[in-house]
Amino acid sequence: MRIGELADRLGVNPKTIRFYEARGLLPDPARLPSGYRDYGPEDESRLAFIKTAQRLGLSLDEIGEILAFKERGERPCSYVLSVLAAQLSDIDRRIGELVRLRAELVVLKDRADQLATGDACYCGIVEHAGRIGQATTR
Amino acid sequence: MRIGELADRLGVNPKTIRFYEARGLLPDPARLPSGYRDYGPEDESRLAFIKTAQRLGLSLDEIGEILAFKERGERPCSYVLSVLAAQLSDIDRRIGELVRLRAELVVLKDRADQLATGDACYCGIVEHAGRIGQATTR
DNA sequence: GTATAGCCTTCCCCTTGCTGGAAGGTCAAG
DNA sequence: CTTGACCTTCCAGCAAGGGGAAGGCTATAC
Repeated sequence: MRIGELADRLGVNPKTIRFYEARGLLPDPARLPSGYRDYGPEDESRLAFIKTAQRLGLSLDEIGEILAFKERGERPCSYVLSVLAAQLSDIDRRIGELVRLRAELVVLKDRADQLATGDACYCGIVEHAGRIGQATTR
Repeated sequence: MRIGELADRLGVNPKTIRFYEARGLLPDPARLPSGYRDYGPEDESRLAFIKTAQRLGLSLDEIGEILAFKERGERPCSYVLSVLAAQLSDIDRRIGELVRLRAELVVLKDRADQLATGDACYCGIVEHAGRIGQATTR
């Protein structure tokens, strides 16, 4: 199948497929006489694998590592487990950050709704936030 | 004060200050005879404003909009409020996504810990996730 | 007087994960 | 024969800066 069909099947942009190829995540595909890329089922499953891993939060570099394990005939599962564990703690950190930020935004919005609009500043809403949120983690 | 001192005071990289200048967020500063940038207190408060707004999740483009209001002598607060409201719903969406992803990762990890290691695949952990998580939002 | 260290300047390239466009080739239908 | 939908390559760019080169300024130490 040609690149457009593969892209449609998996809901990605054809450009993305070429990009993965350039990054070494997909092998150089066979070519039709016209020069068009020609993909088979194993390309489809490899691409699906990449997309699933990405949805789990793995970077393309990490996915490349995992695929390289396969090329060497090794099982990457312990590597994957360590990556997933790192993912998990990173996600917990990000959720915590977002929850803190959310609370701060709610305070700002409530305050802004009853704010006297008289003082000369860029914007009292944001400027006041500086005083509230000094201790917040970056 | 020179760029390094301004950067130290606000805990940013001097490169970041030059970058904001190139983006038009900070005005072209005065220069010392040596050609070094020379900043005053109003630059410091403007930079602090940018950093606070950024911590609230605003993009540099949005911050630029807000600063442009000020240049026109208008009060940006209603614009800021709409941006903050959008931020809030975006944050809720992202928190929901992360919580779902977290649950999925926990399932994968638990399953992987007791997984028989006999089947021929890139990695049973990730491949199994494809079957679990089909309905998950991108 | 000079060396050396620590600033500063501009410049361009690197990152992540793509996306868009330009300029051109291929192929089937009307 | 032309139109339109594909495809090819390469170049350029987004956010939000970071890294480092090559060179200029200046204060302090010797």
